[in-house]
Amino acid sequence: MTELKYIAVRNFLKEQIQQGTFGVGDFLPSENELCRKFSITRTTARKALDELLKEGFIEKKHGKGSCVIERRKSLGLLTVKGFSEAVGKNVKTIFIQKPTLQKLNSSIITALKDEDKKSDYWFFERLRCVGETPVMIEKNWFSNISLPKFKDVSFIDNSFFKTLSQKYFIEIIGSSQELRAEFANKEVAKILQIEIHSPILHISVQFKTSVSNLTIYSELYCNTKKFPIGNNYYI
Amino acid sequence: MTELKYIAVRNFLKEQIQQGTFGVGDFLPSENELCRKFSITRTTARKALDELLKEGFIEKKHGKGSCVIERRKSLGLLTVKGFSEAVGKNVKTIFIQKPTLQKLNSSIITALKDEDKKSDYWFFERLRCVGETPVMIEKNWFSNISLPKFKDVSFIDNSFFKTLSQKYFIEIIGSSQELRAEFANKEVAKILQIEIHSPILHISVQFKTSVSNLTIYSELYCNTKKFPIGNNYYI
DNA sequence: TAGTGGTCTAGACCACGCC
DNA sequence: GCGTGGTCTAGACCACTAG
Repeated sequence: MTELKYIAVRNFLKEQIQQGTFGVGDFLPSENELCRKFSITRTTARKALDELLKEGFIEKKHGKGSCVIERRKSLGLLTVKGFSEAVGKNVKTIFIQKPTLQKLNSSIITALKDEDKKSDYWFFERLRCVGETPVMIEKNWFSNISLPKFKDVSFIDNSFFKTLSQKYFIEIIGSSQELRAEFANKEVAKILQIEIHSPILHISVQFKTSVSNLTIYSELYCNTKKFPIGNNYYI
Repeated sequence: MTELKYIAVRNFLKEQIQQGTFGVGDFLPSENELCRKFSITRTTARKALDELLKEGFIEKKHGKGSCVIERRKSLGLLTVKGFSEAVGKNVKTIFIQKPTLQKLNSSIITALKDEDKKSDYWFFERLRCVGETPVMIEKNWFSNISLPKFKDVSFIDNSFFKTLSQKYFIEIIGSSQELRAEFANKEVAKILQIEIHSPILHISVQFKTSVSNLTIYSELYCNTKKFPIGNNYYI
């Protein structure tokens, strides 16, 4: 099977953009130029450009051309992907508590499912920093289902979810969240290096996974002063 | 100026869907049927259907047809449909400022698009209460595109977005948000009936719409103490 | 005025789903 | 086999931007 024409043109242009041949603000070749260059009709050229439009690489300007724009990020922190992909590359992750099996301290997790109250729990806690600035404390719990050697695995790209996916073939298929603005308590303030009673964003998340009896609970405490939590969503 | 053909077909189908003539799971008329019915070519029929696809009303099934689907309601953090459906039925909405045309106070909206800096703006501000408790201040801006009689329309079910959809055929197709935990300032504290310097959740939202030059900007100030902001997401 | 993108026509062939 | 949507051609006219 040979590649569709509009896909080929789209990929060609996308590569050029990603390699910097066309930078932000530059105009791509016009539809008619693409027609000549690739021996296609305008319908096909337009379809290729429409793909780039839909994917957020360009915007079209009537009478001028197709302009490369700053690409929006995909699903942000608050949807499914986790922290590593959300904030960018300059992220440091420090384990405050490496993964251990614990008896559950049920006062911490408020919305615990009944069937999850019985067993032991994996727990780990991390501090996320942007540059040298601590921005988020992340506490995670999940029940003791079979994750062979979980204690000893190192996280792929510091991402728990990526590790679940690639090592255990477990996918996140949904989440539900509650968000609160709160005063930082003593412990949180100390770790985030902010004053006690500073406003912090507290996010409680339940992640639903492709394994039916595995729910992951996370409690996040964010200092949003320098780094607000972001989120993008497109249908 | 007469209406574009694909817009006319799109609106016709959208009305049928909103009125329930085509319910979830039903198939719309095929592309060839639309061609005959409206005396158009398949390109135009497809463009109309592609609009409905982009706006989340249908999905296309190769070899079968265009199927009406449950329109995705949750756009990232908050629901697209606005507050009314988000918190439940016991919601009261009070206009602090009815829709008016204003010169823009650009200090309020941080991430304003360049082309949006020129014109006048529609602005309105509302207070959302659960029972008798004020929980959210909602400020909205959008550029002065043609929304006939907007000043005088009453919102359908108190929902700005539902009104946009059903009266003007404008759909929300995406959003990008920033969340911050902040201290309540004097004005916000007074309206929300909380103490000054209480922690509040400040959400800045840009809504992308199906009208290319219409972006809606919202600034939300939430007292999350009794009513945390919630969100569900499923793939 | 020349070039650009936006809309639209009238065809064609193909791959998929279903009977 | 037939109808469906997916891709593609070869044109046309229009509205917008700019020199």
